[in-house]
Amino acid sequence: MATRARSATIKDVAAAAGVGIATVSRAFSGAGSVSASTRERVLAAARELDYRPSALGRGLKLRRSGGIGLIVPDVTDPFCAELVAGVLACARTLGEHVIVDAAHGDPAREAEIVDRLVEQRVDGVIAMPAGRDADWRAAARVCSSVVFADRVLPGLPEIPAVLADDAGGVRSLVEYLVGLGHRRIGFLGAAPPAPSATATAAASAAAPPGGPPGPPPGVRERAFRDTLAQLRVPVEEDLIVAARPAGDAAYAAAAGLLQRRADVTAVLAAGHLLGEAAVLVARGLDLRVPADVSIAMVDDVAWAELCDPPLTAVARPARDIGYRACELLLRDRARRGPARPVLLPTELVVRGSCGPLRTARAPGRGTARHA
Amino acid sequence: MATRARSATIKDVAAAAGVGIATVSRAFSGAGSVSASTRERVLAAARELDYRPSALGRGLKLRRSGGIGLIVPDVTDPFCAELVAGVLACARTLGEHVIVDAAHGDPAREAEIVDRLVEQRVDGVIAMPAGRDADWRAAARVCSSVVFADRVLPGLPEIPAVLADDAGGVRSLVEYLVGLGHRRIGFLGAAPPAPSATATAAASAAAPPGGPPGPPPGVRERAFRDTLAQLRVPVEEDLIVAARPAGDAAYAAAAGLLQRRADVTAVLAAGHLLGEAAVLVARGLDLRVPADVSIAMVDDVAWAELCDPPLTAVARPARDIGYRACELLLRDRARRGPARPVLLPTELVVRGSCGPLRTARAPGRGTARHA
DNA sequence: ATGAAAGCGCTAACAC
DNA sequence: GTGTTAGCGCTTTCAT
Repeated sequence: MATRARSATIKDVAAAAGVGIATVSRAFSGAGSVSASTRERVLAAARELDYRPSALGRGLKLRRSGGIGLIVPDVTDPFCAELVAGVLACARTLGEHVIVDAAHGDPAREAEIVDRLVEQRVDGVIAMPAGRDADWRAAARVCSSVVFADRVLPGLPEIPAVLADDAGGVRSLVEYLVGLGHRRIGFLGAAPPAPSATATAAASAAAPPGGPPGPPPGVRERAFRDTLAQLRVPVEEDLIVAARPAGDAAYAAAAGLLQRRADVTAVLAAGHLLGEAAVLVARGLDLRVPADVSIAMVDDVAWAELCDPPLTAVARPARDIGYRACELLLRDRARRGPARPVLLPTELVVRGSCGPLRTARAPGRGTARHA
Repeated sequence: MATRARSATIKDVAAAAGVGIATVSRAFSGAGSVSASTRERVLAAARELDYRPSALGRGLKLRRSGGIGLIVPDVTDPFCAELVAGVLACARTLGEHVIVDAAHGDPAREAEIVDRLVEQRVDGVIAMPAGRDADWRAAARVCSSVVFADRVLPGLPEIPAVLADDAGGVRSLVEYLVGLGHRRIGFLGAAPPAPSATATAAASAAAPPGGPPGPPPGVRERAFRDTLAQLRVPVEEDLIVAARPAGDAAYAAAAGLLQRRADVTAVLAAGHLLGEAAVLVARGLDLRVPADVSIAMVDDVAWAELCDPPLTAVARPARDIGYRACELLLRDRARRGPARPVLLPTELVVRGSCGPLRTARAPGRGTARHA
């Protein structure tokens, strides 16, 4: 029926329905007033022509696209994916679409994405920022609005943010472990991704590839130290290691820790990638969990439950973070203020990977790599 | 410096540089010809004004937005997430942005998303379709182009698609299991999501909520039966169960199978959600893997390696599927033809969850739910 | 090499 | 209640 020419425009519909284009516009947008009969004619004509209002035309007029941008380090990471889902859920209720992209921890790439987003005239952008305060400062100037999710940039306190209460999460985990009797607890933390390049946005093509996700370094470790101190447990520098939260590096760090200090009785991994490494290393070293070592981590991802034994973890509300960030971006844009970051509570999910302190690790175990 | 008025337009730049707007356009797009000195002046003025060309204006003129739509059942599902990553990677190289949304297996929601995408005038859409041939037939008419990824709709063979060779994957798994000596292999398949509502796109607000992901039912099961038959192993209907690949339903199905037939020696789960259920049930029943039952699944997700023992699985190239689908959509739009679906190879990843056939399950094991 | 002008499809005044 | 009109910011002939 319909000739395959080009999609119908508001003008076509107007002609077909024998009305002016403004009437068509009104009939569709609901604004203004149209008589019921006219509206019906218009809608019928539109249906007949397979008419879809062009968001391009509308956007041009309104100077906004009706979409938001979402930048995460990696859509494949379970935490990020959950956060994305939260944003999608909220955006949907607000009638906005979401342009998603992954920066893979590369500040240059991130800046590039922001650029594209600005060109698209998104109504705002939500980001788990990778780095370079300067870039984001510039972005915030030119973007309608920006909100950070799960992480902040130290140099940009004025940008609204939605965060998990990481410190609280780590604290509860440490308290739990110490309550179990552990005193020598290893901390597997995330190393800061890049050597803090605070250079201004130079057009240099040098793209320092940062690692994957990489949670905000610092706050977790600080919480670990503080809680220990508060509990009168000595803090041993030797037990605190930082690694890039990537497969190999994390594995190496975990292995180093567990072999160097055969006397650790528990390991707290500050992220699921680190936790994975800890589990794998323990298995490789033939350490029984939790008999020989207790293991716990931050981020309650799916596999934590499938592990044997299931892993105790701090659940961070990734989906809620995304949802709230989107809300903050779109709904609460009214009350603009340098409000401090929204902190969402975490929850300690106790499973079977942490046990009460035993006297000593079985002799011979964990001192050498096992076949 | 820059007054916070409204973002600069091409006109502003033209004025600032003392040239016509066409020149500015040319300077930015690279098309046409501009003298080096003029281009420099233009670029300088643009930088000064923080000018970003509006994709809205360009899109309106060009009748395309420079973005594509991507519809998946659930961004949180590891397979989907990987597929999304593939699409993003390809889109990036082609300079397109990606509007992502999740349909959660609900055909109505999916149709709604397509509608929005059409309004946005996306250059094409990639989808893991949930259902309703009619909706997609309509979508294909009005969309610039559509490519299916990972699944197809039986009624729409003319829509290009990129699929994993599921049949091949299952076949290799069955051959492997049979080679190990197994004869009574349970098959945990995915039940078709909805009662096949082939109703035309009615505006009825009734939204039948389909389940999560849900792989294409049928081909995996058929491959299972065929391979068994080919290998001269009797096919027992009793060992083939279908479940919605959601937590509870899958768990129930797996439990039912394992308890009803205490003599199964291996279970093949046709998806990672089903595999998860199998692992959990086996653990609940106190069955040792692989001593009492061997377990294997389709989809090599992250936790397969963390399981104890690590799970043998068929890896399906989710990322490649996404990448190829995007390529097909954007690059190969020239050679349009009812070419048959692109099939990407799978790979059998052998780990420790499948063992040679033992004589019998230890007495008492697996006959009742264990604490 | 560059400028003027005509829209792309839409919304929002403003007339009637 | 409905039509007319003036742009929104851009690309693209077509002149020059």
